[in-house]
Amino acid sequence: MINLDYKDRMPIYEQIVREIERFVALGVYEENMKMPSIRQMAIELGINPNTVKKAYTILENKGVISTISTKGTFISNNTKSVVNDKINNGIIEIKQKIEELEKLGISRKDIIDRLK
Amino acid sequence: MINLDYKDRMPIYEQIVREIERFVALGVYEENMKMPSIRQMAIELGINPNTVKKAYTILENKGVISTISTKGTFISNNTKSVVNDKINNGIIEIKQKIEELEKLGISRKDIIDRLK
Amino acid sequence: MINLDYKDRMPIYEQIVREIERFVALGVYEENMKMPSIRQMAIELGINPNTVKKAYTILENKGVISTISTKGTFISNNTKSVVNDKINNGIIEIKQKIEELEKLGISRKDIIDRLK
Amino acid sequence: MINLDYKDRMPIYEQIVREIERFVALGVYEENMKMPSIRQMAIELGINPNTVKKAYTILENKGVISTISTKGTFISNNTKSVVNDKINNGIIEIKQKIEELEKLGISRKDIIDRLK
DNA sequence: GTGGTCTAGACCACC
DNA sequence: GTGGTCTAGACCACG
Repeated sequence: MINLDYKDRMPIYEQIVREIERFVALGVYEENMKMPSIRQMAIELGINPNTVKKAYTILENKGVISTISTKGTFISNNTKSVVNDKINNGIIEIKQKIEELEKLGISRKDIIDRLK
Repeated sequence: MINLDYKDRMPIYEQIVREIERFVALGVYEENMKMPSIRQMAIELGINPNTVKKAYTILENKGVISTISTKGTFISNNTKSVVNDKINNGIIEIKQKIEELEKLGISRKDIIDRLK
Repeated sequence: MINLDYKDRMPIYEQIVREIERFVALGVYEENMKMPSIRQMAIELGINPNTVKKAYTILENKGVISTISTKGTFISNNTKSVVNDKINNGIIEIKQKIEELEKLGISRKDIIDRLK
Repeated sequence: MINLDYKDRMPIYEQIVREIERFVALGVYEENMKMPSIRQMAIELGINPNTVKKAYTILENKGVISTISTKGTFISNNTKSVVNDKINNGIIEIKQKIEELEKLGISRKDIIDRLK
């Protein structure tokens, strides 16, 4: 399910973080769902368990997942705010892109027209 | 003129490439203009000549500049197509971003409204 | 395996590029094969790792090899088209040579007779 | 008349040597013909007189031209052997090219067929 | 002075 | 251990 791009400058662990965040935002991973174990996901992705471990640690710090020792790892409950954050960040990124293009001599109106 | 950010994940040489491409697109660097020499730019930016050389090599491969040994480095004549390419690529990237956001449950129309 | 000629006007890194392209064309290096690491090849050839790196970068730009950071460098899958390209280019170069010789007053037929 | 390629790895002075040799071989420059002065050719080609000087020195060593002080520079009389040398060298170069292509898995017969 | 090449060696993130 | 980046500095040919 998770797709890795080894040519990307983004490290593998960060790609995993982003993918899982995306799945959570999309509702593919639902609240309180049990995540695959570190070993299991490492095998599925064909990578080193340390890499998965690093991704899980970051996700836990972000509050996206929470680990209950001896029980496993689960998706947290605060999903809705995660979605809104992602949308807002996405809008901001697009606005930055538009500003870059405006510097190249194309008007904001022309850009938006070409997006419809 | 060129601003470097050492904390950025983007390597120095690529930052230089982007900046020069931007200057060409903006018309700051005009066609056939002589570029600063490798050593000169290295001194101005406070970096190693090899790093500038790497940026220049990439720009030459891209057709943005043209290097004549013992003469110097010059902006190529293809500038206009370069600008158009950058604009088109920018539009495509924005469209991809929009598609990602749509998957999060916000409509294209709502996204575009928030861009104006 | 790779032979370097320091007296040649062709730089070391380009000699490496040509040799590897030749090995790929000859099938000595098969598709998806792992290449020697940058450091390893540098030691074998008695040269600096940066020089090997430069050769590898050029080969990657040409699509001959594919580099995956922290994993290694591998021969790409496009080998057959690479071989055909090399043959076609070689034929074209020879035709140009023949045209040059024709201008010196020798007929195409005579030239070809002397090639058999 | 003489065409210079600043991107070529071959130095300018050597390009001049080759061009003049070619013109001699082709009969464009006839025996005993007076060559343009160093200054004059330097101006025509838009290059440094030292570069022309270097080319003339090499040509004189090769016996292609001869300088008579206070008179000027003239094409030598041994042109025919020059032509034959160039043809023979050309044939040898083509044979080497063919051998390279044979290593790529195409037969000599197939190569020659594609030259006709 | 210019670009072209190469060396030696360092530090980094990732795995 | 692997590739990625960068520095410092050297030597060269050319013009």
